[in-house]
Amino acid sequence: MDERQVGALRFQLDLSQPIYEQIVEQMSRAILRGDIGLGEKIPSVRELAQGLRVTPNTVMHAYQEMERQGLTETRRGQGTFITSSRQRVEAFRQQEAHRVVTEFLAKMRSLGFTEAEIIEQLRSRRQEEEMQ
Amino acid sequence: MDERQVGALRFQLDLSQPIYEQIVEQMSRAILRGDIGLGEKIPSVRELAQGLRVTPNTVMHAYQEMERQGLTETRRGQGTFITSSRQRVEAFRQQEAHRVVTEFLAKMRSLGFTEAEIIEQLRSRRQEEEMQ
DNA sequence: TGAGTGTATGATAACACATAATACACTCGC
DNA sequence: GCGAGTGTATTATGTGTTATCATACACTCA
Repeated sequence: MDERQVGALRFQLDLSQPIYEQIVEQMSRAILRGDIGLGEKIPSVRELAQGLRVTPNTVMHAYQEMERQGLTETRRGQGTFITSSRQRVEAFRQQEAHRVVTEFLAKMRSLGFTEAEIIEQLRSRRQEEEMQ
Repeated sequence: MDERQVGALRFQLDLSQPIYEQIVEQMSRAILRGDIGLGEKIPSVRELAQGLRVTPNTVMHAYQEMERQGLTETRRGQGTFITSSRQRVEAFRQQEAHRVVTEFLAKMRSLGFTEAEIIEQLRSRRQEEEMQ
C-alpha cells in the first residue's frame, strides 16, 4: 500500500496490477467523485512521474488511455486537461457500469446462479456488512 | 473461438487469457453443471494436452490449480479425479461467488453507484435481455 | 515388465510492463 | 526570439508470465 500524494491527488500503487492501469482507475475515480473539476488541468507527465517515482513513459501510457476513453483532452505544449463535457464523463460512467455488470452476470451464471439468487447474494452481503 | 472436444468435454480457447486459466474455468463450470460426476476421472495430462493441441505443461498447470482449489484429487500413476466430496464442490461455488460479488461491489461503488442503484442496474439489464 | 499415469527440469521464445536516456515538437510568457 | 514547460517518440535494457519443446524421473497397475 504505497501511498503518494501529488498536488491534490492521492495515489495508492502496488504490484498486483500494471501501474498505468492503477493510475487510470484512481484518476477516473477522482474525476467521478468531483475531486478534479471539469476542464481542470491535471499534473504534467513529468510532474506526476516524479511524484509517483515512476517513469514518464508509464504516466504517458495512462494518460493516453484516459484520452482514448474520452475522459481527458491533451493539448500539446500546454498540458492534459479533464474534459469539460459533463456528458462525456457520464457516458464513461455508464459505459463502465455496463461492462462491469455484464462481466459480473456472466461469471455468476457460469457458477450456476439464477437472476433471483444473484440479487439475493447482493442483499445478504449488504446485511453482512451492516453487522460490522 | 477455437472449439475442441476431448471425450465428453468441450473447450473453447482463445488468446485473450492464459490457456491454463481457461482450462480451469471451463472444467470448473463442467463440474458445477454436473457434466462430470463426483469422483470421476478426467483426461490425463497428456491426453488433454493432445486433444487441445497444447503442451502437457500447460495442462499440468491447470490441474495443479484445480487441486489447490480442492476441486480435484490427483493420484500419481493413476490419474486426476474430481473430488468425491459434494461439500467441497459446493464450498468452491460459494467461495467463488463471494469473490465475484466482492469484486463487483467494489467496482460499482468506485463508479459512484449506491446499493439501490446497483440492484436497479441488474433489474434493468434483465429487462433489456428479455427484449431480445 | 511395460504402458499409462503425474511430476520436474532446462532451454527457448513471445509478450507485457517498466525503466532509463535521449531527442523532437509545440506553446506560452518574458 | 529565447527558454522553460508541455506532450510525444525512439531505442535499449531488464523482468516476469505464459507457453513451447524435449527429456527424464517416479509411481501404479494389469
